Amino acid sequence: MTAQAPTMRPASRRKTVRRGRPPGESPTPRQIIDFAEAAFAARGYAGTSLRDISEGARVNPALIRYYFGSKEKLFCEVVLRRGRQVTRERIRLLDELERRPGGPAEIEEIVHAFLRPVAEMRREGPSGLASLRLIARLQSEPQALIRELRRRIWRDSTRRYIAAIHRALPELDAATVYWRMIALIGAYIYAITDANNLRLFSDGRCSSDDVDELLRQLVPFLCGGLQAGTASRPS
Amino acid sequence: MTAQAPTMRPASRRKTVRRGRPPGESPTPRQIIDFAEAAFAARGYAGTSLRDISEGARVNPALIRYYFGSKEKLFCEVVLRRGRQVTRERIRLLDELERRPGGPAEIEEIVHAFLRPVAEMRREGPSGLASLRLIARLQSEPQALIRELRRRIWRDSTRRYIAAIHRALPELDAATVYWRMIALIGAYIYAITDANNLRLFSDGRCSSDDVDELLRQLVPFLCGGLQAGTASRPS
DNA sequence: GAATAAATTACACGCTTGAATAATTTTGAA
DNA sequence: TTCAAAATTATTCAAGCGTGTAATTTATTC
Repeated sequence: MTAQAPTMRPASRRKTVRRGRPPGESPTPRQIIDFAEAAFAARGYAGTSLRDISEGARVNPALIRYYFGSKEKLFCEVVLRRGRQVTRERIRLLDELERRPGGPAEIEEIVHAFLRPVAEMRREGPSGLASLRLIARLQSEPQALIRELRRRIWRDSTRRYIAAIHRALPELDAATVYWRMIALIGAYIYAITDANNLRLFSDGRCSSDDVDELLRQLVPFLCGGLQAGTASRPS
Repeated sequence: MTAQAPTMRPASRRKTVRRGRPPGESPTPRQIIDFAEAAFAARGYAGTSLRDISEGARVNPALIRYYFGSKEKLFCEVVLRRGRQVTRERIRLLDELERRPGGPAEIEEIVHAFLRPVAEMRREGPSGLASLRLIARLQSEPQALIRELRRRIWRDSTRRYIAAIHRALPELDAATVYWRMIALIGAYIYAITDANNLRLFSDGRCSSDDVDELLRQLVPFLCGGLQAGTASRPS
């Protein structure tokens, strides 16, 4: 965690920092993306300056331009990396579910597969939470730019889940499934990135930091919602 | 909508705008708040400059300071005004429901009362949508400042709804009600401020602009979620 | 070992930002 | 009628912004 001593030169008497390519492997653009993600998640696109990021990543501001070209491009990179990761996992889990022998997947299983990648991220502590907050912010970020990004990240995987849900609940008409998917997404994002509303409402008795409890609570709620008005009511 | 002619002086031949107090009633801080709300909703706190607002409200930037003191204070004013409006309406509707003779309120009625104030705002077109987006953004805005604001705005009224829901669904334990309230809030905010995810997923066949359809879809989903695991399954 | 490419820093540029101040005009009360 | 308070604009300020450029150092390749 402590990214100390990037140059590792003990007795340099120079007052100013050494220029040029440092020995050893480069601190890499990775550092920049990592810190940028946390910063964008915490303060948003407009609220984060390149100098914030460059200081946090212990790197010269011009390096960001060198690697990413501009603030916008860096933002896209950050968002894409994390979004693709979630999407990839979701698709993998759904594939697994659908290839499995023994009849079509239960609705609980589908919802669980949809939530699992984000739940795992949430488990990673503050940095995971930051990533999720970043995702949650995407709804509203820099208008035009992000719209296309969102589409590219979420469209296909979400459609596959919509189809799977519809297969599990064939009584629902298509429009209803779309609407319920929107509601489902809103509910899980809000709950998983909750700052302290749960604590506030419950007078400190509940906390959204408990990921297992979160899944235990969220899955039945969402399945109940998805199944509303249908005959199916398992267990 | 067209906030033209704030001073109403037809034949002023001066090139530069006249200083000092203009005749007639003042364009009022109201103009400023109105435009500020739309701007903050569209681009967020950090993404909106005081000059954006002052230009949009056709007012000198210094007037904002004169009336509100600072950007932060203006933001609070904007948020408080709209938040209080929703809260007040919600409480009024719940009071009405609870004073009504004929047994305790049904869960559908409670959920409907909770959603109605925001649904009515959504009906007001783009400006209503802007107000809702502002509310949706509050989850993440300028960290420290907004946290306290959120508490002041939502805490009491939400607790009353939590209590009402618990009364309607006494089989649920308290913790479950808290969790489900969080999920409910997330679902409705996301759905009602949806940019074009619904359209995207449904290939243009559904749109979240239809407020009646939104309620028709949202209420059963949310009630289904709230009732999950209980025996009650009305109609 | 010389030359080239890669990685990094320092620094400067023009612009925008939130805030502050001073000047000006109008209103309304004495 | 006079005058203080209120409402408004013009202008200025220092700080911070994203970006661009040149200099510098290291690593790699021939």
